[in-house]
Amino acid sequence: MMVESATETIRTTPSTQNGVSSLSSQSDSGGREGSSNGDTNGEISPVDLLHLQQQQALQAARQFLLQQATGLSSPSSNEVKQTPVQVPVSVAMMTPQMITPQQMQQILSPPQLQALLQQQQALMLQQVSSTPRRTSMCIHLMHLFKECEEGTVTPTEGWALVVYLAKSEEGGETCRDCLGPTDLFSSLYPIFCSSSHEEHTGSHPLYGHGECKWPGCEALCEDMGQFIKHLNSEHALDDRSTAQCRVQMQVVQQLEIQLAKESERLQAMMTHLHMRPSEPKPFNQPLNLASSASLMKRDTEAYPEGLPHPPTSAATPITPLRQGPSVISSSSLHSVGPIRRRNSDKYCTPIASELAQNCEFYKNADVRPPFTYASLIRHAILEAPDRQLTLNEIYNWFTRMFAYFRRNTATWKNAVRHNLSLHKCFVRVENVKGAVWTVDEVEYQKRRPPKMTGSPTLVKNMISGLGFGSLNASYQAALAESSLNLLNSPTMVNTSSGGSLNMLHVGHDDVSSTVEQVNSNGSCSPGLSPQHSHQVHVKEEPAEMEEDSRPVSLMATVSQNLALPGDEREMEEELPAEELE
DNA sequence: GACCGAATAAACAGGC
DNA sequence: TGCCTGTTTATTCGGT
Repeated sequence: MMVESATETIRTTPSTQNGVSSLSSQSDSGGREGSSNGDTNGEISPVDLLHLQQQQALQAARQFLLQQATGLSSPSSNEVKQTPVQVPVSVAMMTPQMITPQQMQQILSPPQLQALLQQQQALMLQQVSSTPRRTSMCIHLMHLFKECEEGTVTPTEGWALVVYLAKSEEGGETCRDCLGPTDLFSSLYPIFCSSSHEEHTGSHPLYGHGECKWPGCEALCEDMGQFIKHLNSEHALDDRSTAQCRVQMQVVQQLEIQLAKESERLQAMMTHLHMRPSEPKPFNQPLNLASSASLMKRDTEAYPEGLPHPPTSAATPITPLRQGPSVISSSSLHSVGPIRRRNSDKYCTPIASELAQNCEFYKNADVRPPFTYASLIRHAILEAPDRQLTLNEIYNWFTRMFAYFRRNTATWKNAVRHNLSLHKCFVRVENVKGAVWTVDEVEYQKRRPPKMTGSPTLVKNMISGLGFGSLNASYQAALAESSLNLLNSPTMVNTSSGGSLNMLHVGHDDVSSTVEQVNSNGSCSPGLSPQHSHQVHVKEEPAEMEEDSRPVSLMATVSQNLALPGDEREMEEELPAEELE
């Protein structure tokens, strides 16, 4: 980073140790026109100059921020006093080596930047106005302005030079025809600093659709250059702009207050709707904006009178995800036509518990369940008394359990058939009453995605989904509970089924799956019954039959027929075997 | 950008 | 003939 370079320069270049004063004297003694290209700096290179001045600017900024954060304000910045700007302490605590002008812009709001600039200006003004010579400075700045417009000087460099010039020009002559320092800085700062953002993004938050987005402006600007000129001329740092900025700040504050109120209301609503005394939810966590918005949208759109409550986990997502299993996107509401969606979070969804808790919801609300077809089919089959269903029974389960699947039947039925055929975890069995479909759990586990325990990315995402990087305690509890379940399970160390169940997971889905079976209601814990298998069609494994070509499919199918106590079998199915590998 | 999993669409075949 | 079931392929999309 430039700041780092600047710091390094200061540390390693003795000639720059004197800082501004030494530079000023050199600048004063040389020609003014060449300041920006450094031909008057003697042993100090322009780069050093830039770095040093940027460093100084940042020092001043940091000082300002510290003052802001600690409630102090510079004695020389009355305006800042009048309009105390809240600066994050985290920002204020940054060392100069940690923050760059670009970062400053990203971190600080426009009012904060303005306040910061005002203090800088006050300091500059104090310095510059104390001397009678300003002509050369004006020339320099105008030259710099031109260079910046022409692109020969980057905004960052430009701003550093502005700072440098303001501090170094102590011997110039007064130029009544020139702009005062404040005006100059007002004009130059947006170019040198604000445009540094544009430099990277090619856009400006105050410019869009060919017009200025400054509140109440809407001036037409053909291109960015014109807009920049307009911005500098019409929205320079003056009383009017400052006042508008304050108004905007208040607007934002009002919105934030409103958001807080609505969030609180939402929280109360969901608490009221979902927190059953007998069913404490340990997974409370702050809602993110997206989920809140989705929930609010759903609350207002998908719940006509008489409809059941929304899913419990919508209010209390069990897994910290970008989109919780029950955080239903707007597109899933009354969606018409094919809507592709990737339910990546499904893997963290305890489908059984989710369905058990929100059964009525899904039955009545036209909401697409946040599960894959495969997981739904599997659940349907496992829910069946014999753990086997005909295709038509699967259809019926879908339509019975989900209002969403009572329409577009051709689409989702095709998808069901497609999934049954595609996934080797679904085994077609010729039964006396026709063909039925069963689940090969081993294959199902196989086809599961990368495990959370082994996927730093997933873990990272989950953690990041919590907001500030702290692993949600509730989720830890869930993990702990899951682990406990696993550890307490007598089948944890028992890789039965002919040892084929070595594909155990403690992945996201498995956490849920473990809970899933524990939480399953009666219908979700079907007893085992002998399969009346006359003919088993084991699907040919695709090329991925790979080296691990144990006949697990048959084994698993057979293992399903083993008469195990229901609960234990449930546990066994969900055991994360990979942890044992 | 490659890769992968999932969803979707569609073609096709066989059976009833 | 039409529908259902089952298989397969292709495409698209989203996430990693």
